[in-house]
Amino acid sequence: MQPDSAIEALGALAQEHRLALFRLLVQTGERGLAAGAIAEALGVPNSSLSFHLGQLREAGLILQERQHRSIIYRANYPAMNSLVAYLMENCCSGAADCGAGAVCETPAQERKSA
Amino acid sequence: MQPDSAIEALGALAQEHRLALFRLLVQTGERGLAAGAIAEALGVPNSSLSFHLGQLREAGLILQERQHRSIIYRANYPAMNSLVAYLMENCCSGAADCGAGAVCETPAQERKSA
DNA sequence: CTGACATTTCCAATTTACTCGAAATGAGGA
DNA sequence: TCCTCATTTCGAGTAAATTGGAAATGTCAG
Repeated sequence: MQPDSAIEALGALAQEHRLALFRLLVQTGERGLAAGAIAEALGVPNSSLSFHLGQLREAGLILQERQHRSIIYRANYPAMNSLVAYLMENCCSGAADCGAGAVCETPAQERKSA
Repeated sequence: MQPDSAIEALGALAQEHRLALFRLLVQTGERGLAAGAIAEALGVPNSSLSFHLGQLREAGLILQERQHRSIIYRANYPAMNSLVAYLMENCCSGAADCGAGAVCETPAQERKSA
């Protein structure tokens, strides 16, 4: 991942409505949500939401697809994973106590079996 | 993690110098780096660097400690991990094909054994 | 083709972020 | 104590983000 892409992605997430929007899509999964449904869920005017959708889309964090009259948005999971990997890249210069159960261990999400 | 803290942290990372700075500290590990050493490594004037260090510190992403005449900065790994966990929280509403080896799997760092 | 709906573009006002030289603060060493 | 080094604070100038109403665009049903 390029530094510029990472900055763009982080900047896209560093905003109240966009962070809520992205997390909503992350939690929604493959099904995705239409722009109108998102606007209603977040309580944001259409024109503002469209602006924020554009920011997230340009940053590569979300994907869009037309479906009938609506446009469906989904989280771009590989992009999210790349961003996280970039932040943690070469953590602690690969010290032995870094990756495995120590400082750089990602909690990820709680697994059902955990 | 609170939404406001996440926005603050993401905003702190969404800047060329601060992203480079944070990644430098992540890679440096427990040893940490003095402000002067960071300024030299990044090629940023002292006053600018101090501003960026303040932003990252206020966001909770880095920790500082005085050591003799220098101030040593370190990455705050738990804060980084919380932020990542917040982004991925309840990914795909816990669908079976989400966590394990699918979309929400964090690559984390490449392990030495991978 | 016409009407209705979903979404985006345009625009201007307001707010917030970034930069860096110069001066101030703070901690040791002699 | 006095001086020096490391870092931060101050201040003003420049640049960029966010907002939302109104108008434009694009898609489908009848």
